[in-house]
Amino acid sequence: MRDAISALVTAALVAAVQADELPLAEIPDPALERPRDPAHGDWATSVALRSAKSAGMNPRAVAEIISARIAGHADVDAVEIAGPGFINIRLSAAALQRVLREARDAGLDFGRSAAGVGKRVQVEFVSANPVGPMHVGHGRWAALGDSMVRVLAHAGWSVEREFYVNDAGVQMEIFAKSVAARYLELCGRTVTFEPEWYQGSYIAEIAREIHSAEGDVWMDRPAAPRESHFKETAYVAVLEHLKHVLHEMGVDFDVWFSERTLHEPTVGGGSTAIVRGIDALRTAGYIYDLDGAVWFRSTDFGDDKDRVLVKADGDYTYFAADIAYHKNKFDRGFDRVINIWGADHHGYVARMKAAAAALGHEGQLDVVIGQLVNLFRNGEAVRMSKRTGEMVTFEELLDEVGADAARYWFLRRNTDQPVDFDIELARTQSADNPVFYVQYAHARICSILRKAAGDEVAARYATAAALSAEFVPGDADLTPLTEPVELALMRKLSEFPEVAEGAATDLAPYRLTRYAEDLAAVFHQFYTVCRVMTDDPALTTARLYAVDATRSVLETVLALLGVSAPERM
RNA sequence: GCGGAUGUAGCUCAAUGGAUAGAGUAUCUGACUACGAAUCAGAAGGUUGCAGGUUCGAGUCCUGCCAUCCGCACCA
Repeated sequence: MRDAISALVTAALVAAVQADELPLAEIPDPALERPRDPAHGDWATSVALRSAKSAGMNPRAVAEIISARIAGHADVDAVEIAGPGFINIRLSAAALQRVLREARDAGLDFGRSAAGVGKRVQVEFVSANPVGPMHVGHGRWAALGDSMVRVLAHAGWSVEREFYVNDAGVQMEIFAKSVAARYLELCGRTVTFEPEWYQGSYIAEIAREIHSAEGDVWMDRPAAPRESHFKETAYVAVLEHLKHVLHEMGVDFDVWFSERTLHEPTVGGGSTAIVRGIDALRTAGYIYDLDGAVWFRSTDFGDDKDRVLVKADGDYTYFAADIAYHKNKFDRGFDRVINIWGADHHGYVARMKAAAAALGHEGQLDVVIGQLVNLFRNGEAVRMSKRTGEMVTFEELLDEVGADAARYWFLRRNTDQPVDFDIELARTQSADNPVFYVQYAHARICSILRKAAGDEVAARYATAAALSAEFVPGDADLTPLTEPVELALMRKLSEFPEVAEGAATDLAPYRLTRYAEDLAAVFHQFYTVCRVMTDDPALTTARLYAVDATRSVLETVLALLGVSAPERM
């Protein structure tokens, strides 16, 4: 619909210039926008304001000329000139009815766009260290990343979800020592716990599992093989646990990428990915040696300071591995790579982008910084779990509020805003809880459809979508839909493609939550004012059509959010 | 000290450089004898942290302050 109206304005401009009414050297872009105030119509353009100077005319006079050529078109109900020279266009009922038909015909494909067609994007998110449970911030990034993938796929991108497993490095060694210490305690030994070792109760749980499965056999073995064995056993257990919790959330990754593979030589005694990564930067001319260390000149790409890749003692930094990892990503042929990181890593963004640029992929790496999550219960800040006395884990939160509420609340805020998550509020099933407000609208619609079809008919279909596909005729006459609330409903439905597209370009799924709440609100208003089942068969059919299109769009939005669309609640 | 984010109604948050800055919530007043009241209608609520600047137009862009949060390793 946007394209149609945009073309209309452009045609008016061209005609006015050709008729010598407007002295313009070139035709400006109409740049249609949605007026903030619905009273100003469906679409507005400031093209008269922008071209007044070059035309040497009063903006309102320019607007008069353009609007005179738009008025009277079948899609246009009214054209008004407002303020300093805005042109406000109100769509006709016929135009809105046409969009309604598009929405229902498209079903779950409504709002698909071609922005990413033919292009591959990888989204890497969560990537929690496999040495313990996920915290609630990881839950937010899981919801965000998964929804972002869905939104990008809707915009035509070919998308992969990836989890980077930090299974190398010192935190794994500390993890192994911590588990081994708890194991030795179970064997009756007294162990002095080093301050840097992990204290969490999950460490003892893992040790208990190993002890009950394997007994005391490791007690008198040398520390090195014992810790090595415990590292592998415990790490696999944690990783499986992470996968399990994420699956409960509805998030399943396509690729679990092991950091270790970056440190291992290729078959036949070749180099490691890390060495190849540094070599690539060296070839490009961004590597130098200083004070016994190997440096990456990241300041060439706007970083604050150059970064060390190989320390004076010969060890590689974490950043060196990350460069190898990102080189690997681009070598896999992705046109675009998106990382979702916690806010505590934002200082890392500049050097990572510098590395991507130095590898020849400037502008192909996006880093989304997710702010943290503050937990509340009835307005009181919550930090510690009652059960364990430690930080509340994501798994505990998920168990308590369920995947739908968790995802919805995590997605509701812009990523650069911290989320205040009230556990009790997320659990309540009332209007205070927006996820239930939206789901209720969907359930209410399904109830109407069942009622209209009759119980016997409804019982023959597994879903409301299947029922309405048979029961509500696709060629229904929509001209009876002319009430203000009906027009408002159709207007809101017509906005969906722009919202979906904007969410993809700006990597901002939170906009979909706002849209979902708006659409649910307009539907409830419609429901209050307009009875669906009336004595007039033509009106009833048209309204059922509108109701079913609303159901379909709600289902689509919720699917993009990764939240279920229940037919009964 | 340097860098980043944030600052909008009592509270939680919206607002591609556009018009009288919007929702929800809390407060107050109303609406079920037919499709789900888990709903709807109405009232009230603002110097967009402060001061300049850019322009037809600034919550939005620029500069300088103030406040809050987070980073600032040859850690991972």
